[in-house]
Amino acid sequence: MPQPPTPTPKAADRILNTASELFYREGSRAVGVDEIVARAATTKPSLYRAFGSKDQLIAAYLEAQAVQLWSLFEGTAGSHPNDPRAQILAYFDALAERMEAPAYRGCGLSNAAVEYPDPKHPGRVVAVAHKDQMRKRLRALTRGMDARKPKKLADSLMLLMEGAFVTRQLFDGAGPAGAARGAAEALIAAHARRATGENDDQEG
Amino acid sequence: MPQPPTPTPKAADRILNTASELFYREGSRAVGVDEIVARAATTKPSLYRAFGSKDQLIAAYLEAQAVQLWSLFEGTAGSHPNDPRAQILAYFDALAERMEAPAYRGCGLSNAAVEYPDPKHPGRVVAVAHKDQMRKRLRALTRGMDARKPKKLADSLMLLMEGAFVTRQLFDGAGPAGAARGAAEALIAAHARRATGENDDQEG
DNA sequence: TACTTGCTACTTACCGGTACGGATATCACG
DNA sequence: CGTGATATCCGTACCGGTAAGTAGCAAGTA
Repeated sequence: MPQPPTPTPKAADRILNTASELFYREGSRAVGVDEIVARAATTKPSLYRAFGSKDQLIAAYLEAQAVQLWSLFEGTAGSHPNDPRAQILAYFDALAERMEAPAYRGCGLSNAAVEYPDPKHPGRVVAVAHKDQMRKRLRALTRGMDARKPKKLADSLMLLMEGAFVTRQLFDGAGPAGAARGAAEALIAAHARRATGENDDQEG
Repeated sequence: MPQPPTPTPKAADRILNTASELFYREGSRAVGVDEIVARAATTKPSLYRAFGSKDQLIAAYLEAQAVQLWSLFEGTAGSHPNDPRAQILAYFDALAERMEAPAYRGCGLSNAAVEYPDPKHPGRVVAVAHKDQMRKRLRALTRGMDARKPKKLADSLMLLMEGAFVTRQLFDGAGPAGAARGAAEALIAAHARRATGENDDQEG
């Protein structure tokens, strides 16, 4: 098994894996590079050679989180071709399943955005880019349904998702996050059959 | 709030005010005690005499945030006596108004919970206590309406709130948070007139 | 005097980041 | 085939800066 473009040594992978676990569990701000390299059974120079800085390591971790989340989304969507409503609900189900894990601590990207308000922070850049992409994706899906206000519906669904991410770390057990899927269904239904009395969507 | 046990001098107030502003803006983990006392024009011993530790100062800041948020809630509710639906929507409106502030960075309590996953952290204790209270309060309100599944409705509304808190720091402008009030209306309507086909509420 | 409130100066520990030196693998070439 | 130069990783030891927290003293007040 050759690796022509990227040699991908071993230490760098161990660092990223270890850092990802620690960052997600304790928050990237709370873990130091010393702990990372210690648990990865390596040393700091390896970390800085491979990632340049701690901030860039955080960005790499978040990038991995994004592709992982994205493949989950596309995977669930693939099970329901040409059925945007089912695709969205399947994603809610997939998220709900993930949230059952005892160590679940929300969305690493949202958490990072909370941890780093500075718009120039590499980690935040990755996080907002992904959230923006997700918003667009949801809009595309709601446009594919018979929703009267697709943008508003997409944003509402996004609120439910993010709300579930946060509340899942605030309450023991499922908490309010358990209501996400049902609320999503209700909102989709409300937008599909008859809106609450407003006119069509046209706002940005 | 009298202060027989704690005299509450001047420096302590300056410290709490300065710390609150910095904690909210940059995240409590990002600001050090040195910066706080410097901006408050005082020194560290005053901070530690008044609050004991940085963590307890964080807790004090969050406690203040909680009472502030709570008075906002009760204030808006007072404008619509005996009308739970209007009370809830008025609170959504009040939150939306707050979110227009350019420096708005979500709910300090939710943010703190994200920053400190350790359940024993004083700040987190305050945060989860407040969120739990809020959940109960919402349930009381939805029970006062003709909602078919008051608990689910309350949890759904909480998801919208928390989602708005987070997304407001993820997107420029209003972002998805702008859809919160409309979604709340739709959910209340869905629960009031006819549910989506499910039976009554009875789950915890 | 007794007490509260503030300040100067310090300690300990850890933070992110780096200079430098050692090991191994690859490859050109005699 | 053997030898040496080069490039690639990786580790030891260390840096300056800053984190939270404290000892001890000066000054105002009753």
